[in-house]
Amino acid sequence: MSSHEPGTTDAYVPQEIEPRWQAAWERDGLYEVDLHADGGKEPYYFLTMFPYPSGNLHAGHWYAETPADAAARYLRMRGYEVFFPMGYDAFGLPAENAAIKAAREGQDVHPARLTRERIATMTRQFRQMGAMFDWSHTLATCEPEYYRWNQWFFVKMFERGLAYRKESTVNWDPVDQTVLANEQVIDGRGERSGALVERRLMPQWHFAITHYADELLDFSGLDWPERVKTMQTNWIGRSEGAEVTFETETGDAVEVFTTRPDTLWGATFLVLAPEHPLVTKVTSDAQRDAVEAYVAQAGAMSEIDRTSETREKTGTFTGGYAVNPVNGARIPIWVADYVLVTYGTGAIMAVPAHDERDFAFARRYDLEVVPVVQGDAPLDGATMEEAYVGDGVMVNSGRFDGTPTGKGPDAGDGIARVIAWLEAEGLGRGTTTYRLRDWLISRQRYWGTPIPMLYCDACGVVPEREENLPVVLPEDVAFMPTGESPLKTHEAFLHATCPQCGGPATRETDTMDTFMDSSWYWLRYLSPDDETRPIDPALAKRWTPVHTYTGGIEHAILHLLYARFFTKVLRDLGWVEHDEPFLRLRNQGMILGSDGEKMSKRRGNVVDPDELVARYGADAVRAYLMFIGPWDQGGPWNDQGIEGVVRFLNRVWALFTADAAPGDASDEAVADLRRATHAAIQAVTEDFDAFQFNTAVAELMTLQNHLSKAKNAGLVAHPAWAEARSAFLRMLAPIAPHLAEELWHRAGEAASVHVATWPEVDRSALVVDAIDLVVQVNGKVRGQVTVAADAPDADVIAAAKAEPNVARYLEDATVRREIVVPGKLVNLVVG
RNA sequence: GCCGGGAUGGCGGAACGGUAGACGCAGUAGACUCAAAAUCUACCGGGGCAACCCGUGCGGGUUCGAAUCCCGCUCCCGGCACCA
Repeated sequence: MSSHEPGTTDAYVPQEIEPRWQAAWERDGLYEVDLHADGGKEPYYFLTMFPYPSGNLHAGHWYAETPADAAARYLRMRGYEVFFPMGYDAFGLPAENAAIKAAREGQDVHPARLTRERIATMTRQFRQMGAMFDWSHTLATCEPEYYRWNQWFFVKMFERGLAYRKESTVNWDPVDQTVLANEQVIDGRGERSGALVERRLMPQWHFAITHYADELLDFSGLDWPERVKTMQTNWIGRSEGAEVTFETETGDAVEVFTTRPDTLWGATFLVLAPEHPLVTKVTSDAQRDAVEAYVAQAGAMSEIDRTSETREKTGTFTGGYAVNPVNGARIPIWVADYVLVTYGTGAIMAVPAHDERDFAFARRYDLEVVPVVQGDAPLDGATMEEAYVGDGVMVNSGRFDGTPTGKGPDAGDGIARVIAWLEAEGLGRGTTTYRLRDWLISRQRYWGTPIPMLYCDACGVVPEREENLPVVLPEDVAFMPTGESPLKTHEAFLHATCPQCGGPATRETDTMDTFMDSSWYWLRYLSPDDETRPIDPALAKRWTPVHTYTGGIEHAILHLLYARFFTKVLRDLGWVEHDEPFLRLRNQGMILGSDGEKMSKRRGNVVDPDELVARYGADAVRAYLMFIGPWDQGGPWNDQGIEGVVRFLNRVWALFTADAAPGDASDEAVADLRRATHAAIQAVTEDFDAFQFNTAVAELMTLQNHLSKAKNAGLVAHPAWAEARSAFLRMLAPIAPHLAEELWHRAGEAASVHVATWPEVDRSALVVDAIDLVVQVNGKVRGQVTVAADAPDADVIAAAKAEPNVARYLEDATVRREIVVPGKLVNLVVG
């Protein structure tokens, strides 16, 4: 204790160092980038996902932001002009829910006030990170200066048909009192509330993301984790096949979608989704009661009941029949809820012999099974026990008998041949279907961007005029304890003038999904105060696409897919020239409580970064979060783990501040020092390039150990010591920016370490005269020899054989092979 | 069910096909101290006196040599899931 008293001795006191340097950096505008100026450096946009202003920064924010900051700092030292902004995704339910809760309790909390307070708090906390955020370019999406451009884009999209209103069955979250996009429904429950989602038919605004489905499947040129690309690809769910028209006996055409047109001859019944428009028409009088009951029952079920209830398939015969167009067979029409109205055409041809679901259904209801694809052995429709879904040769298929099935020329291309024939005969056509649905953008909530549309009795649905934007979200609202949007009863907001005819009109009270806000915010960071346009095209051209984007994997589908879609829309509207928003994507994992569980107040395993910073300093928290393990894996917090990092920082401090007696520096000792220094530079550089922060910190620890020995050996007066110190501090700078800065200045440097250049590897320092080689006999290590680095193989082998322990194994044996791996080992194969 | 990712000491984790366990935590012993903390030094996968043997989820294979490549499994995590 006594030896650590501040003031009496010179100890490492982060609580003193960190605020001092934070103030100095801010005073000097060290991290502010002049986006217009061409300083001769290559622009580099490094972006990390902006947070929702929840009130306080938690450990997860630190885990997301500080390694990203280190990577951004590294790139800056590598000579790029790095723009690293931060802002707030400030619309959203939690603030509004807090207001509703307060209203129930008779208190007055407004989401706007609450959000602005929270932003102020979090900005203060962000500054304690010592990150190089450029606070001269920030934004909060809840401000009219930002969301007016959401509205502006909405109108542009409306004009192009990319935003449209349609009545559709939607996911209604009864707790949050709003509809949700498909992407926000997890296992039938609302992503936020966890409430069972209900299905409702409502008129809703949509964005036509499906127009871009194929383009969104193309990730070429993107350095993104395979995992994210796969998830998006699965989500879009492209599926190639054919639409075939069946005619019913009532004279109606039923379109079905199939990926297996080569099995058309085996279609023994049709199945319509309960919501299919033709259900009523094809149903016979005899079956009407049963069908109506079934449809009603299916309609009453929630999505989760309908999909996960059982594996058992249910359905009802409609009494109607259709004709199989390829062979004239009369086949029954059924209605069953395993067919989804939202996918394909909402109707299928059932080929029980070659589809597992159809097979199960056919067996349950005793429907005909006709095999039309033969694999290794003939199939018997009456006795087969499971569907044959593999490839084979078409049988029972008229002119196509003998055609190999499957896709691609190698497989015989049966599918393509059947499609060509269907098209020629006018029976169907090749087509592609997607799982992806259009983006449902309407939310029945207050705290979001008002959708800038009006309803006029005379003109219908009309967009607000550009000059009237923004449609300001009124702040003088009363929150309902029910959660109903206060916009619905706000007279001044509701009653407006029709932009077209000047007559009375009613405003749309729905607001936009907050994912709209995050679909273009990085472009607004470039010119957040521009009142004339959403994006500055010159700045966008210079700085975007974003070079590196970091954030949580939980946004793999939602935010990242919407952002890609919106970028393509912006391109088509002429605002950007590129197709993709983010060139390189890296995801961090989740930081867990020390019990390995997700941090939560309920579990009591939350670590509070403010407390940690107060106790250990921001640098220690940063370094520990980087050291804990691979960034993309995340992992549990460990209270003892951070102590190890604190010890490391203390040793670094002592290494460069405590005096040491200079002594004789042998050539060998100097060479060792330089080798350790440059080996570390090489390793740390590679680690930063690969986002491997944990091994970068470990390398610095190793170098610190080396330097500590060199110092004790009296090398401090040698130039190699100054070289090592300089390199060490520059490599420490991205990780522990305050400590590095302090020691850098104490070492006599005038400028900030954060504008220093990254150290270069001197390859000559890595060269060694003598190397230790491992000697193996039959692949097992039996000894070590030291040889000259440039020794020819013959000498190396001779030395290996001479090693006493190796020689023992060679006595009664013949050496059959001699393998020399330069610089690594010798393996003698005997037998 | 399908598609990803993973499994390495007591713990977090390292390891271009080339000495498995870097770095750190915990632990053991020692130095300093009246003592403790802090700090420093050494040891630290298992077995064995030793030579050596065993060891990267399991079973095979390729290779002079496999944590790493291939085949077949088990378990864990994530995504999708009656998608025709």
